[in-house]
Amino acid sequence: MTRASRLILIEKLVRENAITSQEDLLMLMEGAGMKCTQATLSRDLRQMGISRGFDGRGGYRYMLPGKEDKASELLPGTETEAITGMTWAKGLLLINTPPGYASAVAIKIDRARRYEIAGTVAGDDTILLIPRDNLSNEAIEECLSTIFQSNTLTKK
Amino acid sequence: MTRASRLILIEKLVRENAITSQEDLLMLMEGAGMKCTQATLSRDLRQMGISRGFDGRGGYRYMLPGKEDKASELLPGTETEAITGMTWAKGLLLINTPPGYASAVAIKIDRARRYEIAGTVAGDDTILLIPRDNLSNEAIEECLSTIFQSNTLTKK
DNA sequence: ATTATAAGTGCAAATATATACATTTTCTGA
DNA sequence: TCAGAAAATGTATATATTTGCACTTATAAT
Repeated sequence: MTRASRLILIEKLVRENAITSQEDLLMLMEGAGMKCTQATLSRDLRQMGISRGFDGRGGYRYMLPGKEDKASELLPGTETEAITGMTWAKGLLLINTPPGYASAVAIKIDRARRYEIAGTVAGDDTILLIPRDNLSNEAIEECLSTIFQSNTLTKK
Repeated sequence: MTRASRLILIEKLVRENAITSQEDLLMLMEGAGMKCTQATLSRDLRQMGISRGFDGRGGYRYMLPGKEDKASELLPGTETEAITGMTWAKGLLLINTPPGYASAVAIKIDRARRYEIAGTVAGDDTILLIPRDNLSNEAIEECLSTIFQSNTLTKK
């Protein structure tokens, strides 16, 4: 009913849900018995410093100030899920994981003893994978998906 | 010309200017002799995780990811002092530090989230820094000096 | 209580950003 | 080198967000 309570609801909804648009948030608010127009929402969000950012996996998401990146810390599960990103550079593959997971994932790769993979070096949240010479990036990625038997190995 | 150099320019412009819209940024890019369409820019920004937020007082502003991290004040002495040497090899940069300091320095580098730096792997007294493809060694070194020049007064 | 001032809101229109699709460019494997 | 696949890009358009304006509601001082 009052403006203050609306702001509080907005904060809660943004914190607890992956909201992708103001229309989206509007629906949730209505579901909670509190409604206003999208224009008002735009003004509310500005006042609270809530803005739309990227969730680290291609999508958009509204997030509270200071929580910009925490979205990507949501998924420490099996080793497969522990791969949060991969980047090719200089013929090497950098694999990102949540903090502390790098060595667990690297061990799994090492144990596969695949010819294509010359070796790995694990830090805390990053693994450097050194492929053997003259192999395509794709071959390595295919190799990894075999090891993890999963489709969640997305590049970029 | 190349995509990589465009991304680098974008990063630089966003870091050094108060950019309020993609059209805005587009102008600056053109002024720097590098042009593309707004659509491409939208995709570039998404890939780099650069999104529009609030500058704290009314206005909008594009900002680099994690630009509100204040918790990088963990290092004894300045990070600059903690770098005792650097060597280029195979397109990679090896950074030496006093024993035990590698990870602290690497964290600082990671947090800067510079596009030019694909990632780092830290051991105990050595950091392996992997640059993105098609960048000069000089670009990387300049990048590093920027990172360590901004916050050198860490000790509190 | 009454008037003056400020704050909040909806509506419609203006801005701004993202995306589908077609095309061009770059990359890969033979 | 060449054909096929994948990535990058522009164009046009769809989607999303912001804002000017008029109106309503709250606030404060007499």
